[in-house]
Amino acid sequence: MTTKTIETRFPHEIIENKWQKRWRESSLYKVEDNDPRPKWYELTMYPYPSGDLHVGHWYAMTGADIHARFRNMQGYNVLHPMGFDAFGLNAENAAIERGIHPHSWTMDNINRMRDQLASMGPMYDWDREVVTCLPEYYKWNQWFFLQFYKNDLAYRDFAPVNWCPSCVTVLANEQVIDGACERCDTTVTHRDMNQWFFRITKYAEELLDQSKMDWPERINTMQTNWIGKSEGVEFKFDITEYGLDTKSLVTFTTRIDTVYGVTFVVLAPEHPLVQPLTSTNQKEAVSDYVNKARKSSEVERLATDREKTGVFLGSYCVNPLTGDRIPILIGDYVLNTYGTGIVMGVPAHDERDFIFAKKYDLPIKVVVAPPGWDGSELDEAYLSPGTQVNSSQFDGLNSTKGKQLIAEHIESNDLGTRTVNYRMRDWLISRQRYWGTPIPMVYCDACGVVPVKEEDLPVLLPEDAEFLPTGESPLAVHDKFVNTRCPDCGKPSKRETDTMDTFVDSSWYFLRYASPNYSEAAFHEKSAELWNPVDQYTGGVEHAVMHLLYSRFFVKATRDLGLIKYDEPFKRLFNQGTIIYKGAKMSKSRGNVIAPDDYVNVVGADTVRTYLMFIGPWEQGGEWNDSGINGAARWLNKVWDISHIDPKSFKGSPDSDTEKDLTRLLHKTIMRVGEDIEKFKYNTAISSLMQFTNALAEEKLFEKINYDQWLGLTRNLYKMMAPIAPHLSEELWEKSGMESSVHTQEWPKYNENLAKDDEITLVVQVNGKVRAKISASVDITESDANEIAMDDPGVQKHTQGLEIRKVIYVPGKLLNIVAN
RNA sequence: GCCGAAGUGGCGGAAUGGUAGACGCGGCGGUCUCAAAAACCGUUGAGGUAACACUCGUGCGAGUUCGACUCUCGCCUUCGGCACCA
Repeated sequence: MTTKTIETRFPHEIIENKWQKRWRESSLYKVEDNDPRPKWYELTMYPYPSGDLHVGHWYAMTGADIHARFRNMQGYNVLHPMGFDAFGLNAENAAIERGIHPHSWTMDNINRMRDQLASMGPMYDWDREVVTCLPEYYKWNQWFFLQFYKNDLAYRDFAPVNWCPSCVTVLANEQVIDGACERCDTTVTHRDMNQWFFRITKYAEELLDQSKMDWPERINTMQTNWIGKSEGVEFKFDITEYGLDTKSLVTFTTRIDTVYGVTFVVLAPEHPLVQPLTSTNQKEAVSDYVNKARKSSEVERLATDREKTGVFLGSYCVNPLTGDRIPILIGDYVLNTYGTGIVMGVPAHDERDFIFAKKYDLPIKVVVAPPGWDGSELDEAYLSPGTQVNSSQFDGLNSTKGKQLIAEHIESNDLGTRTVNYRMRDWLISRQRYWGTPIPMVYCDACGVVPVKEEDLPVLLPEDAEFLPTGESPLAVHDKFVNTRCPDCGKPSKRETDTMDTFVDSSWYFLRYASPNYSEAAFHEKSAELWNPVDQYTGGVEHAVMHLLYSRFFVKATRDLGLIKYDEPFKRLFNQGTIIYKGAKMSKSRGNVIAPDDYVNVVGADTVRTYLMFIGPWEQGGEWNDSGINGAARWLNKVWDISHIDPKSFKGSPDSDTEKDLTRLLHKTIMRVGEDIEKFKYNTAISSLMQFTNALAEEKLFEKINYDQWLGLTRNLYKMMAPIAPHLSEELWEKSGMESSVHTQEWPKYNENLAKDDEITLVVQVNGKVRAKISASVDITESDANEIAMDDPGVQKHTQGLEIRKVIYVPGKLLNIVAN
């Protein structure tokens, strides 16, 4: 803490301990499946047990807890669980650095974090906790894997992976930031390895359908971009003259309308046809180029501002539509992993091809004419639609129409097919790491690749592995683990030694919460059906295309296995913002972490919760400010103070105006706070509660109302505060003579008539400028308003000598006199 | 380069066509105190005035409207995301 923090006047530590104990003893937050109330599943993304919880976690967890508590008070049977995303590379690295076993490192962290989370006073039912590194959980990862394998959704393939030469390990895609290792910033290279994949691309089309969920637009956009659908044509160029097995070069294009303008064809340097198509005198140049391309890093290759280079192979293909002989080149701007790895070059109508053609002096042939084109050379590629020219029988057509007719022509002459391409790749789940779920497969010399039998699950992760990074999975050198018997023939065979990506764990944990201790299956069918799908999911935006996309895939695949009936895991999604400190996101390495414990000790959990939610709109995040927390502390202090006014001070005969005013404010507050919490606008909800408190704290208010009225007002205040400040509101609820928990109370209802003002301030404008504010009855008529306004000296001053053209009246609000 | 979000007092923010700056932080002045802290009261966009009045003011420039922080168009800046995907 850098600046002075004020103290609370209520014994927060005693109150927190007292109520956390009582809630635990009375099982207040126990969630039962069997409950007549409608269900509500409120989920927040579970944390990685990295060690210490910081206020960033509190920010995410408090906001979710408030919403869950609010739904509970609205009469829902709420499931708001918590667990730990416990597998992962950090544990392994910590183990290497400190000589602690990943298991004990992780479990110690979980124990500490569970206490820190509990100090927030959340409504978690800890009996439903999920810890993904335990065999009881990861057994079902293996089970899902086997189901996917059986249904052709899991397969093994030889594929390039990201490799960090410094960490001596494979990295997940998400751990590669701008081509460099997330941990050590070393440039990532590639290796080709046998890997396991989940066939997420099978669901590409369905994943594009976002109509069954209510998610933020930007997340939807990010997913759509990630999937990257593009419709086009695979078009074949003839290479029969070289007498190879392959008779044609298949290119993919979205601009088949430009096919008459092809002046060259470019292969990716890694393409298998490069070698057979290289002529003798180009061999050296080509192999030099290929070697150079192989060595350059991913970042270098993908940099858009990079000069486009290429080499002529010395061979040609034939465009079957024109009979033109077209030079074949290789260029590293062509990606082997997208489309067919071969691109047709149309310099007149593609920016990259234009630059490439200029550089290598290739012809530029216009086939889609810009409006008013005079046949002269183009200064740059023309990308928009236009009129087909130099396109044989399609000349004169609009290119949009041309695209369609040329595609049909190509298909009917067997020169190509219309296809759809996706940028999204299948999900590579193999990791050459120790701290993850073993992939339950066995390699048998006689039977080949054989799945472990379901009844033999889990394949346990051995505790005594040597997990120093060697580039191979640590399990590979663990003889007892590796050597097994073939599930089919019983002969000695070897286990798969890679482990699963930890995103597998988080792709179905929301199903596990429904029946976390069920040992017969991944989830109890009835419980899972009761609670899922998640009604409201909250979490950071950083998971937009990984976790959120994988989970959607998992649910669709599980549905197709016949295990669940719905299509989407998370009906609604809300992204909270990030708490920053000293201008940056909190992180251990930056040394700008705020530990909630320090503040909890001084001002209490409720104050920290309130402050965090008051900083600004939850979705925006904001900067932690030490002095800002004073505002939250002062508010709760004030609530505490007014709750301790001696009941004997209240007068028996109330003042009816005061009563009316307070009743009106109460109903307005109920309305605002409820609407705001519903929409996660916690900052304005707290603001309304502060205003209400300020009205109740007005000097000598007790002389104007009686004690019953006072209790009615304050008890409603406690109920509305309960989701935000659960301990203090509970304590004051009890002190006000109420039994049971404030958290099981019904959310107060407001009466619209009682919330209405009967006196308003009529704003009088002359030509749009405020010239008078007149207090008036809410139902003042236009003519009365007009009359009063015209009598006002301030208004008269500004209308003097002018002709009144028009008067605009907004009932109960405003009168604007237009004069000139 | 493309897409998206945002730009309001000293600061966090409120108000999505009708009183700009709610609520809070910080500051200033006061009460209490031996003194301080806390608390309480007052004040706090800029200019202007003895005080009012009045003028200006929501990134910049136009526009629509009786009236614009809010809608439209064009810029600028910041932050995110994507980025040779053929």
